Amino acid sequence: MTDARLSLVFSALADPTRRDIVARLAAGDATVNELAEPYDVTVQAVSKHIKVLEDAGLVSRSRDAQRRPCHLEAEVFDLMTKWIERYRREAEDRFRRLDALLEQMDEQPATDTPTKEAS
Amino acid sequence: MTDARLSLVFSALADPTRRDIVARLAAGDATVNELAEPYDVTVQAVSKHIKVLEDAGLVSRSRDAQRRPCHLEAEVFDLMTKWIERYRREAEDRFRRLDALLEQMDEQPATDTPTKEAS
DNA sequence: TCCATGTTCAACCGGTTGGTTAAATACCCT
DNA sequence: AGGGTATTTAACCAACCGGTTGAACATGGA
Repeated sequence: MTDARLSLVFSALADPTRRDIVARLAAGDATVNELAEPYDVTVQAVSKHIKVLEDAGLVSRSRDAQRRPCHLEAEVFDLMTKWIERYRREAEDRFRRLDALLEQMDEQPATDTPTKEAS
Repeated sequence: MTDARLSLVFSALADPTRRDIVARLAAGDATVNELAEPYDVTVQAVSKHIKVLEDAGLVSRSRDAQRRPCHLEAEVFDLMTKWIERYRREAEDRFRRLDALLEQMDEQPATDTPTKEAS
């Protein structure tokens, strides 16, 4: 269930323009036009980008007359961080174990221990 | 310079199969065939996925006879974590400031402070 | 040397994506 | 009601993506 969400989030952030939009929203809410101003693409293109961010749950929007101010939803970052940290930790643990193994092999070398045994 | 790299990493992880491959590599190195086994796509498709992960710097490969064992490069996660944490922190700080502002407004209300002044 | 195994390359296909322009919608103001 | 501003929708296009099949390449073993 979270998996599809994670795909949306990662693919939303895969685009540099969208990452820049997120970066700017981190400094404060902004409207579509304000967000579009620095880029040399049409405002429609930026509107699409924002929709992608919104669908990923990274951005929410309210209404202020004609304007639709965009707001960064920071909680989503937790989802990513959790995913990342989990596998980083696993990989690091594995690295530590390998390190320990190498040390051990250094002490009592070449007992011809079978290392792999695939089903 | 890091920006293009970040795009590669995020878009690599936007695919659920590739995320699963990363998850499995976190538990230990594996060959292309081993990695391909659980999925119902061809080994060529998995080979492509691995290439994407490799281009993003998430995976490195050595050689063992015909086999090309894949190894998870955990350092790349730091790049992501740094990017994510930075903006999450900014957004949280902003949230805290807003909170403080609201409290302050509660104490001495309606001084008609101009809030916005663009350009 | 020949063959089996593991992996990649090439060409192709349908769906998605990021962009465009043009038109529609939503809201405020007079 | 009518006009101006902000934004979205629709239709289209070229490029990219994830998948396929079929052929090629790389390596170790009989």
